Formats: sequence, structure tokens, C-alpha cells
Amino acid sequence: MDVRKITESLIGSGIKRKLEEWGGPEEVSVSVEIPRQEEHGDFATNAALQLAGNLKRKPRDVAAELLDAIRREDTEGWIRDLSVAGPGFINIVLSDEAWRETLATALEKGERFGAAGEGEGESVLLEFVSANPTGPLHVGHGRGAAVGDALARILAFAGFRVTTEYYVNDVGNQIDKLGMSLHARYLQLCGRKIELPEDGYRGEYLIDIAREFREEVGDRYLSVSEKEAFPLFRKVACDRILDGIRKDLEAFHVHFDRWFREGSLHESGAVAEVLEELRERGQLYESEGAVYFKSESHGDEKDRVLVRADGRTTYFASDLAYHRAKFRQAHARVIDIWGADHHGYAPRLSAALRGLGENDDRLEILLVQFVSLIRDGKTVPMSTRTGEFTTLREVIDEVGVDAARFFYLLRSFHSHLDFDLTLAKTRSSENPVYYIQYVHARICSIFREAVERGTVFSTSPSLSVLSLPDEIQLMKRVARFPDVVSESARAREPHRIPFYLLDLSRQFHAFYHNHRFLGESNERTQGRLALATAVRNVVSIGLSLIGVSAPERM
RNA sequence: GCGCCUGUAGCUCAGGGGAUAGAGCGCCGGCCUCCGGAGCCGGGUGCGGAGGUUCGAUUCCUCCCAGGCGCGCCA
Repeated sequence: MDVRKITESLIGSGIKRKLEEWGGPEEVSVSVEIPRQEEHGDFATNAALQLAGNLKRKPRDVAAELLDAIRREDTEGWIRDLSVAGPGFINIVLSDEAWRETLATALEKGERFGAAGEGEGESVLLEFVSANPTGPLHVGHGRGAAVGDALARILAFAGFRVTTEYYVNDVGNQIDKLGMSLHARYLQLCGRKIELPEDGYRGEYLIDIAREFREEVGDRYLSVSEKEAFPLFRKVACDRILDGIRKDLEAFHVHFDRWFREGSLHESGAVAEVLEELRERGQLYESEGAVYFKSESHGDEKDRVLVRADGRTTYFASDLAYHRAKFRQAHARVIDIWGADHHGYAPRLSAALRGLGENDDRLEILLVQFVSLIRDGKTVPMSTRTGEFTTLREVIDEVGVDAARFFYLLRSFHSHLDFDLTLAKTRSSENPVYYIQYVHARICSIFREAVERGTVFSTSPSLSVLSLPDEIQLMKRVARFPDVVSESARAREPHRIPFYLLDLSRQFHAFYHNHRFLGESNERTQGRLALATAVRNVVSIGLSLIGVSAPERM
């Protein structure tokens, strides 16, 4: 039982019937939406407004006839009331029985309620975070992690086959610099008076790694030539930082199916291969010793270097090989989540894929905007110059995983985020994450109390006792959940889930205050407990979709 | 200069071609013999500006203004 589908189908067949009679257009685009104003019904359609122009008739007249047609389609009696309103909307009020049926469906489906088949088993490769292993994850990466992980969960729940991947940039200039920086730190600890390389990594974490490494190997590499020491230090730095990143993500309850190393593309010859293919396709040319890709002819601003004058390939070349590899796997969609600072990179990647003869429509790039930390009403300073970022770990330690993940998702990722640390760590009513979790804990508490009172739970409670407006109202919120999941998945917008949960929670808390679950007649208690079960399920599912726990006690 | 994102209530933000634009925070008042007060109820001045498309624009288009982020043979 899906109220939306039923409503859409009734309207659809009503329109079809009338169109046969009127001889109107074959295709019309009509919307069925939930009106903002409750008095405008459970659903409303603009069908008559859309058709009126074509038919050269008054919208309200069309609506009146359409209304009759829809009513005739409703042989099951799902519709309680139909009316023409405003300029020609048709407002639809469903019967209480329709909502009770939805509740029954929610109970029946349990943990799978809302798992619509939206994705139809389509395979999606979702890459996110992919921060360079040159330092610990900071608050910005945290947002990418929260968004990416939630999206993975939502897409999977909506029926997509999702694989998550972290792309590790373990080669290139930045990693070289990292290796040199660690080497310098090591020598400093050995008592050498040497400076960090220019543009080296100055963070404390490298000193820690150097110290740890020196404890293991002593001064063994003190007199080894830089050239010899370099590959080792590069690897040590990269491995240990990556290990820290893994642990941070684990602590943040973010899981990756695969960790894909950029280095493997060089080792396997994939980079050379993709260059060769572009050459064969006539997409390359040389200039001033460097090899360029003709990306401008595919819509990029200008042509881009793939092989430098010194013979080394660029990051772009690796990334091309990487995306070519992703495209060759049988994924219908390839989704990349990037920090907004990389947005200028998107056109050239798409251009390159087109240059390789791929359909770049399969590639979706989601750009997550920046994060500012706010503490006590003031922006927490972050310095790019000194590399002094607040780390993700610090945020987790300060506010906890649940609050951190929730706050990251409480804004559309298209917008800049002001992350209010003070509010996030408030363990009280002002904090929205507890407001939602409290619903879950409260319902669990009701059941504990019910057991305490010796309540015998009915396996198939009669729902017909639920007829109060507040009861129907709460059912309506529950019924909306599958729609929210579908929309969230389709739009790739995880934030819709927490917003929905807040709305549901408000309804529940208000209901709780106005009515009692226990102590009513046995029949009513059983019905109310069924309703509570459905709410608890939806809260539990919704929270799990954004990676937040649903505690039984708080 | 060019490109991407964003301008909605005091603050932080949802929403979105339609009928009276919402929430949280903050502020001011109420509510605990009763399933958990981490709760409930009440109180509101707002779509940056100018044009355009439309029966209808806060939503779409153009321009302008403001903020953020980019524009490397870095990644």
C-alpha cells in the first residue's frame, strides 16, 4: 500500500479516460504533490490547469469534469473527498482507512519500509573523501565523509548496487614533499640542524611519525644519502598517515569497500595505456617538450598537459586512467564527491572521457562546499599557510560521532556549512540530533513500561481503533517516508532525511504529550503501540541511513 | 577578467512554477499527582536588486550587486 502510487494511478486513469473523450493531447505533464496547506488536502494535482490551455477551456470547468472521472476510478473507496480549488487545482483527501492501510504496510515491511525499488539494481561506484595522504583528515573532509557515506547508505536502501571507493594519491609532487619533510624531521630528531624543505609539510603529526619511526629504527638512516633514504621515507610517511585516516574514518563509522592506489595505475601500465589510446585517437600533441591533450575541443577552457617536459605524467593523466578504469567496470553510474575547490577540474575530466569515446553522462560529480567551524558564536580560525586545520578527529572527540554526522548532513551540501560546535555538543533539547534520538528512546521506554505493566502484545492488533485526527496525522508522517527516501536518492541529497526525521519527531513528541499509549482500553493500547512501533522503525531506519545511532536509552 | 556554489526571519538554514513561504537557535510568556521535561503549547518583521518568460515567479532566464571557492607542466 503506497498512498502516493494509488493517488497517482487514480488521477492518471481519470485523465486518460477524459482525454479519450475530449481528444486532447497524448502526453500531459501533471504533478501530484502534497500541498503546503493541510486544508488543501492530502494530495493535489494541477492536471486541470495543465490541460486547460490545450483544450482552450476554463481550468475550473476542466477540473470539475476531471474530478468526476477520478471519483469513478476510485472503486476501492480510497478517496474521502475531492474538490476543485483555487485557479483549478483538484484537492484530494484520502480516507482514514487508506492511512491505516499504510500503517499496516509499514509494520509489515518493518526494517525494509521505505526501501523503494528506485535504483532498480543499477550499479553505482561512489568515490568520496579521497584526501591526499599528506596529513590527517580535517573538518572539510569530514563533510565529504558524512555526505558520501550517507549517500551510499541511502542509494543502497533505495535499491542501487553501491560500491564505495577511496582513491589514494600515493604518488606525485605532494607525496615527494611529504617524504622529504619526514626525512628532515627525522634528521632533526637525530640532532641535525636542518630546515624543512620549502613548501614542506609543517604539521605536528609528521614530528610524531618521525619520532615513532626513530624509536623503531634508531639513527640507522642518519648517514644514508638523501637519494637512498627518500623512497623509504616517502612510503613510511604515506603508509602511516593513511593508516591514521583509516582509523579516523572507522571512528566516524565510515566504511569503504575499496581503497584504490594511484600508484597501481602506473604499475599496471594503465596510465601509459590511456595515453597511447588518446594518441591513437589523435587527441594529443606536443608543445615545448610537453604532451598536451586537446581538451579545449571537448569543451574545456584550454588544453591540458598530460606528460611534463621532464617526462613525468601529471595527476590529470593518472586521473584519466583511473576514471577510464571505473568506466570499464560495469557500473551504470560513476559518482565522485569532491571538495568545492576542485570544481574547475570537472570540465577537463569530462572532456577527457569524451576524448576517449566514453559517454560522460555516466559521470556525476557532486561538489561539497566548505565548512566553517563556529565555537561560542565565533569562527574558528583555519590557516592554509601553516596547515593548522581542526581535524575530524578533534570534532568527533568534542561532539561525538552522532552529533558530528548529523550536523554535517543538516545542510544541503551545495551550501557553505557553518558547523556550530557549541550547539553540536549541547546535550539538551536545543540539539536536534537528541531530539530525534529521544523519540526512539522514548518509544523503547514505553515498551519497557508496557512489559512492566504486564501488557500482552497482540501480534495482529486491530488498527481500526485509530481514528483520531492526531493518530491519522502521525500515520501520514510515517507514510511519507518512502517518498523521502526516493527523493533523497534520486536527487543525491542526504539532507532530506534528517529534515524529514525532525518533522516526524515533532509530530511524535506532540502526540506523546497529548495522548497516552498505555492505560487506554486494551484495544486502543494495542493500536497505539502499533503506531509507536512504526514510528520507531522509521526513526531507526532514517537514522541508520545517515549513520547515526538510535539508542534505546539516553 | 572568466568559471562553479550561495544570497529566504535577529542568527543558522529548509523549501520551491501555483492557492496564507517553514524549521531550529535566540528572545518573551505558559505547562510536571499521569507511559522519560533531552518534552509540550503560545508569541513573527523575511524570499539581495532590476528586467524578461508565464494564466501564475520567491522558484525558470538575462543583467547587476554581495559572499565563498577556483582558474598550475600542484594534487
